[in-house]
Amino acid sequence: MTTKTESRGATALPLNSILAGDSVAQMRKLPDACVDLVFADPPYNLQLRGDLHRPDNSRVDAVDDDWDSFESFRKYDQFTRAWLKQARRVLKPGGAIWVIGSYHNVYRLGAELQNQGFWILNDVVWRKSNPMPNFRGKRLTNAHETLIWASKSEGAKYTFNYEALKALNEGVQMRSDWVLPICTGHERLKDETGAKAHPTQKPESLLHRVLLGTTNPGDVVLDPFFGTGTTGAVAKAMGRDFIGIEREAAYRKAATARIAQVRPYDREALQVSTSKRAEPRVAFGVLVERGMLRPGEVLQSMNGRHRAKVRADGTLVATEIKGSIHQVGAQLEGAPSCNGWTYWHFRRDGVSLPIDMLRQQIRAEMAGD
Amino acid sequence: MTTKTESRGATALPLNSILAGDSVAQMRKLPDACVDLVFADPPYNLQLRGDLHRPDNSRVDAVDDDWDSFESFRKYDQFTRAWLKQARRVLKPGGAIWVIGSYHNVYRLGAELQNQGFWILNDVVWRKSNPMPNFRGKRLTNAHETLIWASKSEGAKYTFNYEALKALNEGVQMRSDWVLPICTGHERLKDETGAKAHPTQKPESLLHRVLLGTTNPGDVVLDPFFGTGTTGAVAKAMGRDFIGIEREAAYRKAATARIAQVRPYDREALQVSTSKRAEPRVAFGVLVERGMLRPGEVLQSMNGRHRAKVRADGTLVATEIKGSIHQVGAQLEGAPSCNGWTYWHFRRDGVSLPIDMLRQQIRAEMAGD
DNA sequence: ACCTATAATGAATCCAATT
DNA sequence: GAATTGGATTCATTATAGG
Repeated sequence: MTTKTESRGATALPLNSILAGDSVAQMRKLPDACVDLVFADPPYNLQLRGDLHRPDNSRVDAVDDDWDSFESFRKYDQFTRAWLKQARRVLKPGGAIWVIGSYHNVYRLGAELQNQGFWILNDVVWRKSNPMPNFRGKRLTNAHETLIWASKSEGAKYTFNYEALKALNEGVQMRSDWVLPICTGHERLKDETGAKAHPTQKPESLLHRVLLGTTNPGDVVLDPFFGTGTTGAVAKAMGRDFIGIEREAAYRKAATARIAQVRPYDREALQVSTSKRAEPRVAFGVLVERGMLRPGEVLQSMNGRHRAKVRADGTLVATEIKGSIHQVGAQLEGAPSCNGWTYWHFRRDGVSLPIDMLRQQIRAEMAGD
Repeated sequence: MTTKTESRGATALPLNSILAGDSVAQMRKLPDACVDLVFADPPYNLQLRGDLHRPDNSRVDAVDDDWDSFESFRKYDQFTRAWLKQARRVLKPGGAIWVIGSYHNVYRLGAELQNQGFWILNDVVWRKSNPMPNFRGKRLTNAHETLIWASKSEGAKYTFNYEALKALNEGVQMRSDWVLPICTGHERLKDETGAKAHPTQKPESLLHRVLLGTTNPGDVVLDPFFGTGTTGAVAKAMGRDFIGIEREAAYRKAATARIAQVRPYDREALQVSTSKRAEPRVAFGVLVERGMLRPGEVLQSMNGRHRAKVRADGTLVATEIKGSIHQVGAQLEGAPSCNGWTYWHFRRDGVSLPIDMLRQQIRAEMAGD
């Protein structure tokens, strides 16, 4: 793993490295507004009592590590307040945070996020396709965990690769519930004895979706509870820089070895579908200017119910109604708004096509310049 | 709708009626420990501060112009604290609460539940099969809402019809993610103008699952934010009693008319699958007393690896080990526990059968009495 | 090599009645 | 009330062993 540093004013960022020590103390050393995304998987504060056995009498390997144990909700809240405060400070104004938790801790996390001025954009449910059952039949199978995605403050900018997630979701808008398997098999890191290296390793698929949807290549991702480095591994593969913080030497060692083996994807593979909004604006009139549509040519509505004539200035006219492609479409449909680019169709060689095709043609030419 | 009242000490409960007024004020009039379940769908539009009341029931003044989110959260928390405190007071020690919310308010709700000593049993994700898309493509489709199920305190008893929910889920343990459509079509109440009568009417399927899983027929269900009465309608159909509280006269009117039309299910239809735990206990010694097994008879373990002899007092002996059918089985297997009823087998006519068959025979005789 | 049976395991706030 | 005892309870997936 090559440790890249980057100058930000007087301070160099420890990019693509794992800082040893306490999350709050290490974040304090980072400058203000230096990271694009925080991904945090803090201790869940499970409050387990006795042993639990499966019906076949085998014992469940519980998360009973010291780092997960807190005296009280009050102590847990203090801890949460402290690390979230630093996380917010190091976040760029247009940055965002993801936190993950279960019902044991996520309500504390969410409330404190809001208290500090973070603005929740979505909560996301990770629906586990293969959760551990409830062996005693006393409750529902705890089959999900919750992620909260929040911007730094209300109204702040944030990165959202809408089209990329839509493409990942087979062309349908990505929803707030994600079905993903838990981390098992080859992906699950083992220690020398063959036991799991970390009790709560997250699946890479989860981080892949988070980073694809809410960061861009070259962004800096901070994970203050790095563990065995799932965030770092996926960030490296996806051409993002990471900063990890981890207290336990054993986890740091496992993470370092793991990340060293990651081969970044090709740059080409990292090109994602970009939102139409980010693409250069094209005036309808340009289509007329360029001769793609003739003044006087008649367009048909998508549903075939309405017709309008193109005018030389790039407006449409339909009987009494005149205006932009959007205005005329909206008025004819009695709708508050209308996307004229997909609403209006023209004919070529007997085929009806949306005028958006002509816009795409212009954009392709622009990109070729 | 017939209003049934029930005496509890000096106070009669206003069963199957809708109390007009503020939730906190109306709950104050109810006695301690009088309801089995609270189902609460509190308002979460943080901007509608007109809905918010201080613990002393005074109205919170709206500050429309310079709306400060932090201040608003504080007021929402006060409101939450006040109604949850009353809800907890009126709950029986073995009762439970369900609250439902979205990311706007559910983190406040969950944290306050924990602060007041409620003990979260599960959180449940209502995964909407037909959510409203995110039209502007700026976030993920908000395709779920969250319910929290909590007992009155840590270690408290609670009702959970495990087998009934498992049956509802085609024989596999019910999970914490429930896929249900939103409330539309015939089920959606309309006002005189044809507009929806309530902005956030919940589907009856959701309440059906909640009441089936966590109440019994005859239980009292309190809904302090009754709205158009989904809780009451499903409670009536399912043979549960309800108490509704609602401030808005229009909602009360719609709910009253709706519930009047509900026909309760047959008593037979309300019988749900029960677990073995509910069946009467049978001592192993009874099998010996009744001559179903002879003292001195040898039993074999399920796996054929161990043998033990029945003694006249209903204990087993295997070489050095003596004790109950469970104790001897556990010791021989080196297991923390063992169900002797399914572990030990006896032979009749050359066939090996579990001794549990003899227990079932006795239970059948008991039922026949 | 390929198929089948058995074993292992995962962020878990996992019992209730009787003595 | 603490300690004891009866006895009820699991799903999806991967890894390993056996044939």
